[in-house]
Amino acid sequence: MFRSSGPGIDPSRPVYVISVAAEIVAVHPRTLRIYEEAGLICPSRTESNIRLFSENDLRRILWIRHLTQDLGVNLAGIKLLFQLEERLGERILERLYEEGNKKSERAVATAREGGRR
Amino acid sequence: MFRSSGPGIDPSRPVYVISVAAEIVAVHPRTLRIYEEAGLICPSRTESNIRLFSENDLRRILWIRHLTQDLGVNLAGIKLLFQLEERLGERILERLYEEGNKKSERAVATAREGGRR
DNA sequence: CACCCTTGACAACATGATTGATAGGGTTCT
DNA sequence: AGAACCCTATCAATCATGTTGTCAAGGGTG
Repeated sequence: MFRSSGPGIDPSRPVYVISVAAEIVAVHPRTLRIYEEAGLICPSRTESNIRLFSENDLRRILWIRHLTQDLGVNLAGIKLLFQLEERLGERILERLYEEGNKKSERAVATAREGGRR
Repeated sequence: MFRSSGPGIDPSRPVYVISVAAEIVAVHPRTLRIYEEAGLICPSRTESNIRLFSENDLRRILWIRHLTQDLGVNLAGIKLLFQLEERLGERILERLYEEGNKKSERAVATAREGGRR
């Protein structure tokens, strides 16, 4: 999954600074900070307190985006879904992921190459 | 559960017309119709097309109310939760029900007796 | 007939999501 | 050092949503 670009690529490795991450997922940096405040994402931080997003973080963001933009779900609702996901061992939202991820995967793939506007 | 009031009481039996149901759960009738339009509830209908709500319907409404008012979840988010509930056999939200139902049960019990304003 | 139900439309009001700008200060790179 | 980015925090504009409220036109029932 997530079309790993080659050997040595760790999807959990924090690499993208907020402006880059925001550009990739086509969202305002402000929005990403709001997601973090809401407890929906938790990007790594450098020693100097700078956010670094991983590929997994980007996937999570695109999943949030799918829920809010396409399905109209609230941030509070997403938080509840994520809590369910935690308590039930990640296997609840898989079917929904199947619906949402083809989209997300395509979005990440295209955004990573041609996303600079 | 739901403190059945005696023998011969079927919680799935449609008995309350919309004005009564709305009064019991302390919500505007308009809101109940909106919930139905959103696919969150599905009250029975008489032959002459009049909505009749059961005790189970009231519980569902109070559960919706808990999610929207206390947790701030969207109707779209609630719909998604209910879809999850269906696909996963009713045992997902049980823990959340435990949190919400003490409240709901108390609300129904008190509203059914002293709820007339 | 009076009263409650139906659908449908319109509006008011508050809240939330998103983007945007700004200010003051730190970090990174050339 | 200076430019460009990051941080937090705040204020505002915009748009959508949730809820309540009302009105209209019609049907069911005591």
